[in-house]
Amino acid sequence: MKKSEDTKKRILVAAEEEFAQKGFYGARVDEIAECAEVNKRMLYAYFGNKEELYKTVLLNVYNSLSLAEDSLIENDKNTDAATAVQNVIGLYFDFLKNNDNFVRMLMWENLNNANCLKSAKTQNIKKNMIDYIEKKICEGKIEGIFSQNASAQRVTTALLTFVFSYFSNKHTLSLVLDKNLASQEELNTHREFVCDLIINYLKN
Amino acid sequence: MKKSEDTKKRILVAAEEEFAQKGFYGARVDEIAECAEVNKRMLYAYFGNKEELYKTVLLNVYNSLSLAEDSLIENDKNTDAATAVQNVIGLYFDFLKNNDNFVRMLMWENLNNANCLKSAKTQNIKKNMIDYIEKKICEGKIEGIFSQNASAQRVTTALLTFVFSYFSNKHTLSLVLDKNLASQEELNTHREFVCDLIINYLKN
DNA sequence: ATATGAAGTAACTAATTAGTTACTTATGAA
DNA sequence: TTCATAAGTAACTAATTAGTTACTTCATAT
Repeated sequence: MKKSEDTKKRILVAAEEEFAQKGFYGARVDEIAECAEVNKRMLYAYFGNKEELYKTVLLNVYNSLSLAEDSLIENDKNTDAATAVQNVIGLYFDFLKNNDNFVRMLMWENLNNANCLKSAKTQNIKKNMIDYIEKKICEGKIEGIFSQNASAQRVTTALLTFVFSYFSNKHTLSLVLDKNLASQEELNTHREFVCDLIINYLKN
Repeated sequence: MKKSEDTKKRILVAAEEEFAQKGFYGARVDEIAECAEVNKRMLYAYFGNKEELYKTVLLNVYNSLSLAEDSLIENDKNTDAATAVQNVIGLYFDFLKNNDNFVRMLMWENLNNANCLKSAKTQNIKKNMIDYIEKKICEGKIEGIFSQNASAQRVTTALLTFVFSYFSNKHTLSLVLDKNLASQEELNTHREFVCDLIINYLKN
């Protein structure tokens, strides 16, 4: 690997950590440079300014989920509808559990009214997954295991919010419920619960 | 009202707006002072420093939900279990829809690992509502309309996350789903969907 | 070997920010 | 009226921050 590539990568790794932890306003360019063991000058040389660096990090993080989604879509082409839906839920649980930075970056972005995502023209970023869920629900209806009334859009919204919110709210919720939501046990319970709710809804 | 009380109130109103919009790091003390039409000196005289002001705002905002919860608990003492659960869902929908600052402050707090809430010893802040839901589910089981397997903790988590996440993720989700989740129509649909899911779960 | 452009360094600037200080004005009880 | 205290002001400080500049070192193709 060229040395400059290595430097860029170190900057991106450090920046992801810093931005995920502290957000755009809280993040310090000097801190990123120090963590990356890179001179601040290089950071500006490669990424222009703080905002461009932030956008790059956000898109990278977002893209890593897209890759996982596409891989599941490819693998589950011939899986039956009910299992496929459960696998999607499982994918999000696993991904969000292992990618705290993703959860946090998306929260910052929501607080920023999705401005960076908007300006990055990523409108179609989730299209593959949405189409896939729609297709699987359609298959389930034809097989006769899903209700004809089931709405793909409802299920997609539910999937995304029910799983994401568990992770994004784990700190305040753990406090309020006096339970550690990050524990494997609680996580498994919630996963099953969400699966049951959604499959129940689909089967009516 | 004493003039100082009026000044304090103006500071709190301006601070809530500023902190909700920009978070602790992004918020500017000078901006708060200007919006409140108050000299910065007074802000420090009354609230000590930026962090103390932030905590005060957070607790105020949090407390406004508690008041709404307590009022519903009082009113629905004798309401049947199923309606009572639906009313709780409705309460959260209405409250969050009308209190964007609450949603945002809680998101900032989650990103801050709930540190302010922790230090503020608000562990019992949701106890009334949790106990109430537990009681209503218990009543439902006795009446025979709810399944004996239904878990109050599951329902409470679901209530809090399913409704909150709709609002906290509305910006990125609207983009991804290419729908305006803030519209009254989408809101009603999601409310009904959440009600159905939860009541279905309770009735098994 | 060496010339050239890319990679890297350290010290700087200009702007912004939380928090302070020394001072003035209003209020209300004796 | 007067005097003590509470409320308010404007200008300041010290620290921090994003971004820049003028310079040096390194790698490599010829």
